[in-house]
Amino acid sequence: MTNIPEKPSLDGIEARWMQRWDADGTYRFDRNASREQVFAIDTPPPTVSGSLHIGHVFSFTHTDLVARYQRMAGKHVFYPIGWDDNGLATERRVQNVTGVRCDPSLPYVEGYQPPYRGDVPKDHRATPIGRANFVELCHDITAHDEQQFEALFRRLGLSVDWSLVYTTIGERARRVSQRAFLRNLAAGHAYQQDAPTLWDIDERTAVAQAEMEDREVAGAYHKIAFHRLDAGGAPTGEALLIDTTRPELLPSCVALVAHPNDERYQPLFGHTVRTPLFEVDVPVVAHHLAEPDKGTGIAMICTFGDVTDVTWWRELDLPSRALIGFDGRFAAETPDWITTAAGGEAYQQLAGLNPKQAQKKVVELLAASGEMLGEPRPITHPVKFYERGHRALEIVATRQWYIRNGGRDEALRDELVARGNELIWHPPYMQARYSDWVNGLKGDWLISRQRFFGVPIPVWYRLDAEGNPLYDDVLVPTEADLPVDPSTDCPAGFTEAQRGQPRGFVGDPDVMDTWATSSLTPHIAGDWEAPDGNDLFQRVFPMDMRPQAHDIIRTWLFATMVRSHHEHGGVPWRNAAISGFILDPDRKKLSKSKGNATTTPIDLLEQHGTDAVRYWAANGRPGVDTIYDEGQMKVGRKLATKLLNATKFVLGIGDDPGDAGITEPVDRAMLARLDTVVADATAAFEEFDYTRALERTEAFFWWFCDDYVELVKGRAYRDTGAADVLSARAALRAALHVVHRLFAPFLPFVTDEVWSWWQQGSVHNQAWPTPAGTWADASMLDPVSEVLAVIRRSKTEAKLSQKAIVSLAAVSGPADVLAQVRSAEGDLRDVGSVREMQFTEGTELTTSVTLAPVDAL
RNA sequence: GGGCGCAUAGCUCAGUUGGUUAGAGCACUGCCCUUACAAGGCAGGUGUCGGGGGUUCGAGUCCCUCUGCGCCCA
Repeated sequence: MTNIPEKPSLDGIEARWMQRWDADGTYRFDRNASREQVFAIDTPPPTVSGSLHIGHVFSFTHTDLVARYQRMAGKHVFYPIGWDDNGLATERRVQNVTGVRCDPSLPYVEGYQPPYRGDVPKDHRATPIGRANFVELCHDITAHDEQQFEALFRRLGLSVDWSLVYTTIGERARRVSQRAFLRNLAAGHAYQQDAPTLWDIDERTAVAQAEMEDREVAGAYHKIAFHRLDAGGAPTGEALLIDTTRPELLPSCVALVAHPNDERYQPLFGHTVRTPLFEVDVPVVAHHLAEPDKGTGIAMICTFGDVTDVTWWRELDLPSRALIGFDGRFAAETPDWITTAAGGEAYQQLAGLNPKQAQKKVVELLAASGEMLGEPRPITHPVKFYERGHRALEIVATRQWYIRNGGRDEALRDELVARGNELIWHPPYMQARYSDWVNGLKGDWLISRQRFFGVPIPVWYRLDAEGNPLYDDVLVPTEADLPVDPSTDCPAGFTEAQRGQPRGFVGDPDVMDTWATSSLTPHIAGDWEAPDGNDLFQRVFPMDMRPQAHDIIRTWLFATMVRSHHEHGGVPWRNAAISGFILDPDRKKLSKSKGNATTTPIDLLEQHGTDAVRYWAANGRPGVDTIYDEGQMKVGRKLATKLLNATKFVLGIGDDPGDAGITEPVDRAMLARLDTVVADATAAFEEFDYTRALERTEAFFWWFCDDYVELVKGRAYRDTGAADVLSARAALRAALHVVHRLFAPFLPFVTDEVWSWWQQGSVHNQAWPTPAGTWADASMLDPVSEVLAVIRRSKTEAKLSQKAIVSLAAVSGPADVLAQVRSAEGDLRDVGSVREMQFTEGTELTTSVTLAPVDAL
């Protein structure tokens, strides 16, 4: 024993050990390790524009538990971390904090300073700045946020190798993302297409299916009269009534649709009707997606009111009459399909309006013309929103880039579903989330975004003699030139002077979807196709573990599977470890917006101590939502304190017995029990069931303190130098040596603290314990504990101190059990202050205790 | 509307391929300042295993059904 504090304490141990681990490189990855020796973790990069919450503490602890186990079990753990800083979330934060907005038409201003750094006044109108300045500000703000994140994760004790930090906008991320895109393009996995696209009119960007969500919103059915026509195309004077929630799309109407089996409308199929107000003749068609019991059973198809319109438009081969532009407003010019004077006049009243204004206007006009029946009937219905958006998505026809994901190709879809079988899912049922999502895809993955702070799509287009882009003539950089910015870099064979000129070129103005970058985290972290030729990637890919929450299986996990499938023809990892959510005591998901997540992570760690918080987190099994429970943190705190005190006690009994033989049956039985704990904990960890590993270890440890230590402390204290004394001392230390290591993944701070009192190096670099296998049988411990419990109970019931003298303890039981109890007789007499023990054979174990008179001391 | 999960002590949860009398911690109560720890120790009570039905010698566990809750997707 070396330097045991007089009064051990948990205060301040985080700061001490954080610093020590950093200085000693305790968690440094060995780049020379071969693939078989490596355990590689593809850690989720948190969005730095958000804030860290208790859910991060929870799930990142889970990953760290596995990382620490694997490291002790002999693996070289590749445990990098990244910051997800690109994308719209960051742009918004920067806009909010600095009071600027990006206007790509403005030039770069050297040394630009934004009007504000926080505290932007409410009435401030955003200052337009150029793209390069805007991107610069984004970098600036995120760099600051990233420091805060790192500080918290260090405080949480994550055994991350902090020299491996990456960002999703950094040079490497841009290079890797662009390289992967170019390879997708060359292989035909990426393509561009002019097609109806989900469009957020506020952010003016396209949105992918995975980023879309349904929200129940208020709307209203409007009953509108279309005009029936006779064979000659003249109005018959009869009305055909339809119900619609979007009357403003009437000028974009291309057909009416009813179910093919709907007898009411069968006679109309193939005939033509005339739209009200705009007087456009449209066909009546049949499609099975029309719902006979919805409204009047016949609906108008517009380009494009919702995704069903897109399906109808595509499958029924209808014309495109889209009018809502990128700005979310109706086109200024009267479209050519509106040919009558009255129709044109009606349309001009909509020109330039947004959908809400247009709806009001159309309703007015319909009411005035008598072509709307009755009042609008309010309903609530699900409407598609961008998950970060505030207004319903429109569907706009635009040219966008896509990556094939099986949404339009059954064979690819089946391959991707099958890839799910190559992953080991923890827990297994989470695979269903993946399969269901892949099977439900409606289209390919739209990856281009009309935004600024992201990885540029690395292509240019040749311009024709009139200066129009030839989108089929894509100019690509060589991989060696990556990363490129097509808005400032030139394609090979051109000069900057030719930008935007006839027969010159133009850069693609778009950036990639943030998932198009973060789907490559194994490649970014592993330095895929490193320019300096290093082979790190070969040593870490495919990775061993992808930890993440279940809500992003459809995005992050799936997108990464897609990229790996295209690029490598395999899965990116072996295990997917899915963590649950944190719920408040009312079982509501903990979130800031609900106001039930008031405690910040750093408060928690300071209040309870990191080890205590980790203890709580470790009680959340993979995939299982867990109640936020400070009570559990208090239990964890108690455990850490107990470990300090028990260690101090054991190491303080006499001198280190060295290699003394562990000869006493009860000592050997204790170590046999510990062997089974080691075996169970190891098996549990191998299955990512850290909770079970903790439970087993913890149960042993409390038993060890309460019963075993109490049993043998009298013997261990004796200063005779006899074999039985040395046996106890050696067994106590042997157990401690194992227990410290078993707890190390869970309580990294206190375990390194106690380890340092008597051992060299960090406990976190020690070998995970293995069962010795030589201690025979633990079965004697149960009867011994039972006899001890009876002795204690009799004193408690007599309201006496545990020091009270027992004049006689009479034990009865089967011969073999009696023999087991007898083998610990001396220890039982010590701990129970038992003057005399008697043993008689009987059918089952019973103990009767006679207490000595209180004054018999 | 579809999929997945959950329901066991007042609370949070274990309970393995069906097998004695269903467990732990917290909380609560009582006792004990005992040569590590009073932020401690010792001991104690607590159950229609959500309801109903079925399979079985035997069901918390398997099947069906209903109810409630949560998440994901339409």
